[in-house]
Amino acid sequence: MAAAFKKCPWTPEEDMQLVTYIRRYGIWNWSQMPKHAGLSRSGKSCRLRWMNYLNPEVRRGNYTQEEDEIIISLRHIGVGWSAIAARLPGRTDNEIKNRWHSHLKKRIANNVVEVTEPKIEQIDSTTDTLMTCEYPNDFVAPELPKLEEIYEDDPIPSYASNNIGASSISNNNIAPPAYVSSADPHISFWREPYSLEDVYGIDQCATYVDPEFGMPRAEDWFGEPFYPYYEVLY
DNA sequence: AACATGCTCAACCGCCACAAG
DNA sequence: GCTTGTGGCGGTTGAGCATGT
Repeated sequence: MAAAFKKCPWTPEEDMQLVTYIRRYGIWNWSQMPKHAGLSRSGKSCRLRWMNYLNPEVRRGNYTQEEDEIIISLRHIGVGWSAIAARLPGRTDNEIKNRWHSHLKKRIANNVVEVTEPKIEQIDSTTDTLMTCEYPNDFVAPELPKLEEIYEDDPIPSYASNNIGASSISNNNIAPPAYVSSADPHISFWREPYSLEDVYGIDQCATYVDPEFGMPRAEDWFGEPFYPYYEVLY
């Protein structure tokens, strides 16, 4: 029998749990994360909530005229929402989609805005210069760095083979280690299902509580600055 | 004031691509 | 090559709010 997940607006408490978990552990497996974070939500729901709302990188509202023009021009030639979002830092595909349906589509229908052919900037790898070109004929989307490159001097990629259910570890996923080393008290956390109660119940953690955030700061817990993937990638 | 209508946007759903076993 | 699990994408829905009548 499939697990019954909540299907309703997220509460501040749920947001807090998700943010706290991601802040401490990063993103390693969306489908497993809610279970470990103590959330009665599907992985998809958690992913969507983070990507579209909780991620500190997300900018909300206050669209500039330039952003609107980019959306209109790219949409005009059939570029997907996610591709448009990649062109607009801080904007999500969902938000752009909403922007389109609620504002821009009507403005175009009423001839309020003029649809222009998009100009795309890219680096010419042969000359290492910034070029402007037409979309989509000669546009090549820049590739994100691979996780192995980001964590070149970091042990995280070796965690990829684990036994806690993260069977699909792709480019942007970070898996926790399967083993627990007594020499490394930090990673013993991976073994336990995560919940706020568990965290508050740990005596040594009590001294680490961030008075502003209300939870232990990851850098305190790990003893060094903590950089979640989204701060490393972008 | 009460109701109808329109608008916004968070959230869900279904489908697809991809990787691993 | 098939199955399964996961993440991502685009379409759609519906609650809450704003505005109009």
